[in-house]
Amino acid sequence: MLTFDEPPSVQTSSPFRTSWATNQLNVKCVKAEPCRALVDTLESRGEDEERDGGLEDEEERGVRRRGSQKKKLSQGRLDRVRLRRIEANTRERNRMHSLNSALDSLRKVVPCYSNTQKLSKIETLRLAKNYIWALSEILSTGKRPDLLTFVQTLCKGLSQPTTNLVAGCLQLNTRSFVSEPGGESFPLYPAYHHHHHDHRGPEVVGSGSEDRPLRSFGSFCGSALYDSPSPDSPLDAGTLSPPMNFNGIFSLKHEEPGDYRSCHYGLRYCSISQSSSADPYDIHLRGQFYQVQEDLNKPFLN
DNA sequence: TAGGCCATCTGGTCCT
DNA sequence: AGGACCAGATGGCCTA
Repeated sequence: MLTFDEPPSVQTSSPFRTSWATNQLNVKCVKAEPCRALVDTLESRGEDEERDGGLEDEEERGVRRRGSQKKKLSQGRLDRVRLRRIEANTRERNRMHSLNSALDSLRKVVPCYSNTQKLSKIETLRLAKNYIWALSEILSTGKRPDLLTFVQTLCKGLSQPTTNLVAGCLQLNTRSFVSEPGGESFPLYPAYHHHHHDHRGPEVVGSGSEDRPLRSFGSFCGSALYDSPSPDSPLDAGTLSPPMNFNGIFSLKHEEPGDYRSCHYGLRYCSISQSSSADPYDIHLRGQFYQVQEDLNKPFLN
């Protein structure tokens, strides 16, 4: 009688392990004894109702009169309760799938997108928040930050793997700009690491960083963006809104020679032609996929 | 093996 | 009444 639901399509391309099949096994086990607690609850709640004549089965009425503390529901009511629970589960599942789809969409429009190294949900939200903050800062000041500052803003509060992924996306060698005078390098990585480990992603840039002493992110961020309120405190506290200035520069092009010479950021994005060979994680920036954004951005480009 | 992340089920609450 | 939303619980998979 119990049937498996259709596997959700959103999971089929996920680099995360697909747990649908295994979860369905659990679901099957649960469904074998569906909504027991709910049934019990309703049985208790329905006591008065049943007493008023709602009981359909005389045999069950007899059981109750014999002194059973466990109030029984009629089979029909029981079936309805179970059916409602199953339907609610399906709705909840679909709701979560749509939420995940929205998160997938968000992953594709944050500055770094990888088909193979998928950002976790929390990292996606953090990166999106930082990105909005960075763009707002550009709009507010009308100035373009250097790429380092931009990346540092994006990486605020992110885990090390995500930070390195973003740095890799933007063709930044973290060793080249996060280094001690003595030559020892540190990962581009905030103090967040001290209390949060994310072991999922491979490190794109830098190696062996786990064993190195970690500096507070702010200690090597002397930029204007980091002198300004961080993306974390004011926004999280809900006391400030990101600055908005629609007359500001919306898209900036990095003109200095270097690995990221052709890299655009803002609402135009890198098309890192040389990255594919060097990047084992199929990392790319997203601009080429979003003509609509390109069109929206045109007024700001000239 | 521990920790991170995930999907799913579940019951409570709020809203229509 | 029923649906949407939410948070807790549970268990599986993966990686260091």
